[in-house]
Amino acid sequence: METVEKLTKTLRSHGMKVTPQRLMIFRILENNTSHPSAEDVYKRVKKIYPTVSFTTIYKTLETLRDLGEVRELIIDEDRKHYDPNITNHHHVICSTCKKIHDVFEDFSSHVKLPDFVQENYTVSGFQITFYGTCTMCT
Amino acid sequence: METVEKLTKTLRSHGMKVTPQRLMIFRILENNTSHPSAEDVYKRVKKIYPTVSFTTIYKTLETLRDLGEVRELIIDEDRKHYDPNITNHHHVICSTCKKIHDVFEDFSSHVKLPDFVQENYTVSGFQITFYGTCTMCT
DNA sequence: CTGTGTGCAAAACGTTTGCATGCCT
DNA sequence: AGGCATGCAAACGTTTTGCACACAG
Repeated sequence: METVEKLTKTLRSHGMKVTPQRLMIFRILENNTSHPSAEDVYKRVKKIYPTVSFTTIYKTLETLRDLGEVRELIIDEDRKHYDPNITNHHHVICSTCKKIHDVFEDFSSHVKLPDFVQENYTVSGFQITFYGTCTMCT
Repeated sequence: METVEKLTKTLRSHGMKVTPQRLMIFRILENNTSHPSAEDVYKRVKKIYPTVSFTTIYKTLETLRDLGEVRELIIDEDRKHYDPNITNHHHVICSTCKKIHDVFEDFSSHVKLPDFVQENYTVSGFQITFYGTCTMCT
């Protein structure tokens, strides 16, 4: 995700509006490596801005996703998670507590697209998910 | 997944029962590479066994998952998919039609667990998901 | 002033659960 | 006979939607 400052300009250039609710969400996401769910974001915004609605959180996250500013992670079976780090990286998820951590190793030189995939798909990228149990949960 | 025949024995040895509904579900899953959702399975069972309930489908898929006979795929944001092939392999998903295909390349020798993951997690495995658009949807 | 964003309530969706009944073993 | 499985309806948790109002530009 860009900085909040740049993001502000990006929104305006798209004819979108910069509201205090959105600013708060942007600030919460900026440099956030905790892979929050919509509810996580909601709770944190609510502390400072008690009247926010879930609707606004969902709509804003959708907007950010559509702008390519955050990546929607489909890793946890229970809920979606949001990652403001849109650079190539991967994840480990603990099967017990569902906490997600980043894996910054670059596997791209090792993970070659198989022929059949190349022939039948226009691949935009790949994601490696490591499954396991974290030390806290062991 | 084992063959329907073996699966029958496995269930019995666990004090579980082999019902016609379950048999039908097993047969639908056997050698199935289409990564069906619960609804896909439901529709197919319903054709032959019109009184089945969704509950039975869900419960049976849960049972098979708990027995390690099928793998639950968290890849499609809309629904879970089930894969009777529990050997190590990966997937491509089309962002448009959501169809999932197998990728049988073995990347295990190339995807080394990063130190930090090894230290903090007991990793059971990893899954590579390729994202893209299939030729049908282009 | 225009139109995008907000917030509420309600709906939608896939999935799970409680419970009475059915049937495998 | 006993207990696990089935099927219905209702509940669930997350996410989406319709709509009136608010406010950024």
